[in-house]
Amino acid sequence: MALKQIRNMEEFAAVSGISRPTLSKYFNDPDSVRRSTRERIELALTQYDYRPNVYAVNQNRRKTRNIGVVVPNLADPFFSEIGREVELACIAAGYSPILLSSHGNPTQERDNLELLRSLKPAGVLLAPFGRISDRDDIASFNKHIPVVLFDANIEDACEAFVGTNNFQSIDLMVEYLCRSGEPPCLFEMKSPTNPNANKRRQAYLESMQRHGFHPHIFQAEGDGWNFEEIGSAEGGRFISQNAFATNTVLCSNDRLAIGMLSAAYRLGKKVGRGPDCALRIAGHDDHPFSRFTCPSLTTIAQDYSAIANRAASTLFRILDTDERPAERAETLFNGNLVMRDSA
Amino acid sequence: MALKQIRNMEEFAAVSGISRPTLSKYFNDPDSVRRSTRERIELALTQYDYRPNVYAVNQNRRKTRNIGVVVPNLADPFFSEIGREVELACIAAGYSPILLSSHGNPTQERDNLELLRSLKPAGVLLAPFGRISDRDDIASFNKHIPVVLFDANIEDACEAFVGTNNFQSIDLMVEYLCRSGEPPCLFEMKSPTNPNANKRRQAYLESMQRHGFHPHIFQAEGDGWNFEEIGSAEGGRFISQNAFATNTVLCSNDRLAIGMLSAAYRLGKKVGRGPDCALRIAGHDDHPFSRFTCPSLTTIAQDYSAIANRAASTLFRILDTDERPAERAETLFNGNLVMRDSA
DNA sequence: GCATTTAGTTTACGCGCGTAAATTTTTTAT
DNA sequence: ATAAAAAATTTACGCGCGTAAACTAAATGC
Repeated sequence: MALKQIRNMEEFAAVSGISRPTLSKYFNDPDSVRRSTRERIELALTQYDYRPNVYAVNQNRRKTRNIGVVVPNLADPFFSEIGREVELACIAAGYSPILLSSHGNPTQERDNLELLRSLKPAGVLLAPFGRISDRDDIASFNKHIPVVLFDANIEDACEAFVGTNNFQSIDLMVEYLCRSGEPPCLFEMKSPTNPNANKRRQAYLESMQRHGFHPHIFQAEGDGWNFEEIGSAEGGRFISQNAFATNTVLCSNDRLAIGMLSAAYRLGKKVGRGPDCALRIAGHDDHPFSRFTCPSLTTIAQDYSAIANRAASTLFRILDTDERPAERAETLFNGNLVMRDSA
Repeated sequence: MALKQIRNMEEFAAVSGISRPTLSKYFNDPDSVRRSTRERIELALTQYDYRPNVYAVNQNRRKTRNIGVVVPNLADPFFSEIGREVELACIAAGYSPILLSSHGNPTQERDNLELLRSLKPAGVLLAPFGRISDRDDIASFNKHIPVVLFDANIEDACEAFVGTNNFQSIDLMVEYLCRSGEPPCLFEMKSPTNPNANKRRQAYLESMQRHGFHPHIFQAEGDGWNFEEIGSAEGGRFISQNAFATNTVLCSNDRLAIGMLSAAYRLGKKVGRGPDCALRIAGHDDHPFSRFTCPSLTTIAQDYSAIANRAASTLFRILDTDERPAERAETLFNGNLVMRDSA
């Protein structure tokens, strides 16, 4: 090992006995050279420690092999998980993912796109905040680089969108709750940062109507991403005021539900399906912690893996054909009901 | 805006009326040029959309302005938080952080270091898994690039280490628990992935001895990072077997405690300080969710921010002086007791 | 006002690699 | 075996920028 320190492709060409242009071809696509030469190269690679200089490589390529992955907040396990899946899909397809979190801050989303612009990625997978004000930034970015949206949709923006069918998933939950007890109230943020919340509200309204029940919506004050805190404070307030119209509450997402469960516990209200229970609480998203709440949380599981992989493969197809698709594709996956103990 | 598309620094020099070498100086350090020229440049920047090509810039610099940040698992909120703090510190110091997660997989840690090697970062902030087998990989990486360790220590490796003083923090908790009730048992993983767990066990043993109590250690079977699951299954097993020697359990980390709390709830054992409580449970780390467990979790808060900033500033000092420090510095911050309802 | 310092300009080269064109070698087909 | 096709080599240029050297212009001190 390391007979001599290799400084560049020229030197590696010398020691490996392969010409530099051929090496260049090999590093861009190992299968583009004859098998015998490929074996010679790979033999030399085991003997000498050489890797092409990333910066020099990317300088001379119009399209890099990088893919930008931008999520609103990696501290949220949902995005942490889905970001991971997306990364794996990129690596499997031979791309280098660059995972960026906007840390719950829409301004950072712009910064991340700015950063990506200078990194010249082949494409970008973006889970946007979905605020209307960011629309133009994203559209402008999309002019230069293909973008596939996931999780949160922005109407008519970018090449495609992949997410969960909130109408199906909410209806599934509402149907279950109505069938198994009192019809649910909806507990959500007053000013949600995420467009899915609006979809879910709409889905709740439609679903309740379909089942012949009056909808009841309870909105929590508060801003930012500390959903558990808000769910605990505001949910606790509604509980102690006996404000909920029925004994069943569907929370717009699991993190609100987690907060609300802690409030119920604090207030001595037993949550669950049993006859001694004062309240049923359900969530949405199948947050990694929802299995460990007290009681464990009945919720809707989004198909993380399917969403991530479809978003990635959609982007890859665009990159392969090297042209923007004629029409914008929207792919929605169904959610699955995860029955646990809270409802 | 965008009177003409600027393709490189040459063209920007033409339209801005500033020579290219001066522009180069400016982009490397805006304060290195006279204020009047700086203003002329920044005026031009508002009129033309130009940013130096990242790849071309980094190709010609021995040391890039990048800093690699490697954490074992971004899905763990602890690392998500501390990773964020580190990123901010890097940006504030004018560096570009590259945040990489090893996704709970030590092999990925090696891959991440490999990747970083080709990205030629000025330095690396590494929260290692701490396995002995990785020692050599990290030491080899460290030969080329300065590395500051944080969270988990590897004896005598890399330039410096910054973390929490587990002996202080565990002693603080043990002292509190002994003073306020029965002395604690320790609940931990049988084969911990993290060296801090070993420190904490040692600290527990010493602290119990100092307080004149017999230590009792209960170890959970199981591998991997699904600590809540393990805490729930194994903790539940110990509870239902009435195995714990006292009514107080100190968990080696919050995630185990969260799992154990869910098991206690499932088993109908009330947790807390009250006379009607069967069990006291305490954790360590002040996990973001520990405020929302049922009951809320008494724990030790690590000083995320202090650790992150000290680790970063330690690295910056090394980079500034441009030489490896004569001796390896270890900085330990104290933990703070966070009293909640579970103990 | 002049000399001195400081900052900017011109000119020129190199970084490590992509890539094109012309040529030579090797493989494959007949 | 020979011709045709495929792959590798040689040669050469360019990418966008860092940076050094020699020079010129501007700011500063007295």
